Amino acid sequence: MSTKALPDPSRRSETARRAILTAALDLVAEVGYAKLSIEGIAKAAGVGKQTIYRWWPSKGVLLFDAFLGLAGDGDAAALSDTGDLAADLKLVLRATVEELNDPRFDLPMRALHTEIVHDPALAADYAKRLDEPMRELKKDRLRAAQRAGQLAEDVDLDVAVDLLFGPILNRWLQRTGPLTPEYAERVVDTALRGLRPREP
Amino acid sequence: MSTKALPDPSRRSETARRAILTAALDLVAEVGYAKLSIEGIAKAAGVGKQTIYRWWPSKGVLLFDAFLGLAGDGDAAALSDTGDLAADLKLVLRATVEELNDPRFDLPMRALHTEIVHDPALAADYAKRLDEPMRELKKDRLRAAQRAGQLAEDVDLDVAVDLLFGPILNRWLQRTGPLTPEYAERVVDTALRGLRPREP
Amino acid sequence: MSTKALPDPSRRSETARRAILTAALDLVAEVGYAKLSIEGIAKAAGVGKQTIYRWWPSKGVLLFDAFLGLAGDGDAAALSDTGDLAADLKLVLRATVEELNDPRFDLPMRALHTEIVHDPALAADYAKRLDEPMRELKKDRLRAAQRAGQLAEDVDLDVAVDLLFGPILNRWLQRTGPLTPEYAERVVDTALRGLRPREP
Amino acid sequence: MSTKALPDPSRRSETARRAILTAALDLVAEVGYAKLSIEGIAKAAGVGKQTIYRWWPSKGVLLFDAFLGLAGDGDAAALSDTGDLAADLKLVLRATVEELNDPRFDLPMRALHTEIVHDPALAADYAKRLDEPMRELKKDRLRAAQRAGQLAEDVDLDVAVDLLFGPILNRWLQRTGPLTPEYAERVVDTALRGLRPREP
DNA sequence: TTGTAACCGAGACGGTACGTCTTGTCTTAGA
DNA sequence: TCTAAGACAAGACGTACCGTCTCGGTTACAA
Repeated sequence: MSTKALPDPSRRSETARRAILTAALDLVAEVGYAKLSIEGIAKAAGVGKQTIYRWWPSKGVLLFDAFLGLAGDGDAAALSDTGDLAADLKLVLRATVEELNDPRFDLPMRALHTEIVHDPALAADYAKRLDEPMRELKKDRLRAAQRAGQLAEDVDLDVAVDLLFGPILNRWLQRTGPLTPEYAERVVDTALRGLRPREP
Repeated sequence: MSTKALPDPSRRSETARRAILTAALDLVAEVGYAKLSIEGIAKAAGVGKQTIYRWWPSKGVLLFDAFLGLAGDGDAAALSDTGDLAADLKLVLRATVEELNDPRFDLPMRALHTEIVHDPALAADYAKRLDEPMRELKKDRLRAAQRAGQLAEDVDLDVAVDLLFGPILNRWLQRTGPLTPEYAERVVDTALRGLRPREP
Repeated sequence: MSTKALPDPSRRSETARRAILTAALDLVAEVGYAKLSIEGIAKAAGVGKQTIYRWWPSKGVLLFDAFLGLAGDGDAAALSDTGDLAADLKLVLRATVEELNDPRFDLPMRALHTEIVHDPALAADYAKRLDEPMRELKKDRLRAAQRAGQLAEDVDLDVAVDLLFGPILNRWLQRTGPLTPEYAERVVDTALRGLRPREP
Repeated sequence: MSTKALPDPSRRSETARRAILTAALDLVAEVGYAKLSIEGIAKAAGVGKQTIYRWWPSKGVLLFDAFLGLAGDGDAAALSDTGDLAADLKLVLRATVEELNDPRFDLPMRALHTEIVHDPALAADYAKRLDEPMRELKKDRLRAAQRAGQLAEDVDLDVAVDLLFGPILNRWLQRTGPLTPEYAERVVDTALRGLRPREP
């Protein structure tokens, strides 16, 4: 009973789609999120504005799609498992820190997170399509550690993942301190050992 | 050598200042951050636009000031110290969760965090005027716990604070899961105990 | 030397042609000329836009064709000749006035005249296919009057026609005054008698 | 009780006003009425679009104002009265013909007439502010002719003016024939003498 | 007591971008 | 092959705000 005529995806121009996503990423990295405009993306992509409005409901969703294309390339890999949990976690957290410090990722990811903060629907989409798959990979590694006796049996794996990655993401987004590999290692060590003193 | 004539703070209209801050908070809660405009704030406050531009360099800083007034009322208190570290931490984390779930705080705080994500200068200001004072209070409580033998001596207190509050803030900002008091308690328990199994 | 492949008229769909012309007239009467769009005509006629662009070079020409179909139905008749020139002229001018006051003709004719004002090619087409045939009919009646001694021998018949019809058309287009049958009669009387006083 | 806040004319920028009117006339002469855009006028005038929308309700009214400025310069003069009505009328009609053939006037006047044809409110404004004052001047000359016995006492002066100027305006707008000084003279002669034969 | 210098409200200004609409061209499916 | 349908690049539409500027009106300190 919808009165809005939806566009026919089978007629969609793949050329235009790609040009738009590429232009969006280029522009957000170049001028920053605040100055990113649909008008600018259309011009940079050599595309009519309507072609953007036809296929994306908002700048946030467009950016998300663009970001998916960026991240989707080499992300499917499982976390490395050398048998040494601490080392493996430090490896992945250091890699995360490096990625977040790379301007190529930093600006578009900040833009995406901004949109997520204000758009619950986008947040849900993000959680389902990006966060959850990667969270599963992390939990897989933690499960293996549990089997190997390197992780407590009764730990809530979601809380564990949050404990390891939350501090890094937070420090990145809010710049409450320098985001260094050393910080990442300290987080891993502290999270694994816990805050309480060792029993004597 | 400045050519810009700075305004004279002694002549500032306190009425206008308050009207602007109040209008800013009201509006951001009403129409959301994306649709918040200086023009709208000026109109709602019954104030000329120039009066806003004269005293605040950006929408973010204005919002930050407004937020300071909101938060500053009852925040100076130290964290409670009953001698039971876990209980005290759960108390403060549950209170934080409640605050973040209160729409009165949720929307303006999201707005502020958005600005922080994109404006390093504002982030520094935020870190200095809001984050650090509160972080010191938290570290005070942790230091007391160290003295009482409830916290390992060699724990980096900043990392400890991040481990406890990072997951909550993250889940709030990115909505990667429900933000409940139970989650807060699980974070405290897990952080205190650590992820590794107990030694036999 | 045209590089543009012309469509083959023998394959033209008569149904589509008629639907387009009808829709054009309906729409111009309904929404006015300014808001008349090719898009709208195509939609109203149940026709693809390309079908319009294939057969008509511009909105003006399309409108002209549509108008030709409207006017062509009952227009071939000669002007009545009762022997009384003044009465016959008043009859035809009153009929013209009535037609111009009929909304069914008023709006599309205004639209057509607008296009003519700005498009010399269309004006030439109009002059040749509509104005001249009708002007000939009028001049025929005037020639008969000359033979009957009711019109001066040396009057330029084109000027005579302009003198009779120009004021009516003008008042219609520019709305410089009410367009009534009485006005038409006064024009006829004045034109016939002339502005100069009668010789004593 | 109007809810629309009207702009304050006392604060209006005369510079901007003049730049807009000049740009409008320049552009309409350059690209024609159909391709005349508010956007283009704003750009050519070095003015924000809102400055145009603030002060003019439509393109037609803007054009009319621009045209008023053009025509208003040297138009207040009465028609010459040498005592020879025919000669005086031929003079003014030849001048009119020349003006209409001057591209400097032709294009903007066509644009204005187009708008008048479709906008009754604008037509009324035009009639009152341009047509009527000039019509009065013409009627003044005709009244003088009546007093001098060169014009019939019982002629309707409005009809007389229409008889003289209607054919010229018509031929100009619709290009039904060449608009020459000779044609103007023939119109004057025919209108004065009338179409009927002289009594013997 | 009166300048006079600043803030105040208001809002016009030159601009940018919005999201929608129309144009004329090009592409695809189906009869 | 021609049709309808409609996606496409282009760009004007009228609106909302941007940040700057100027206008009078009103304090409040200084002469």
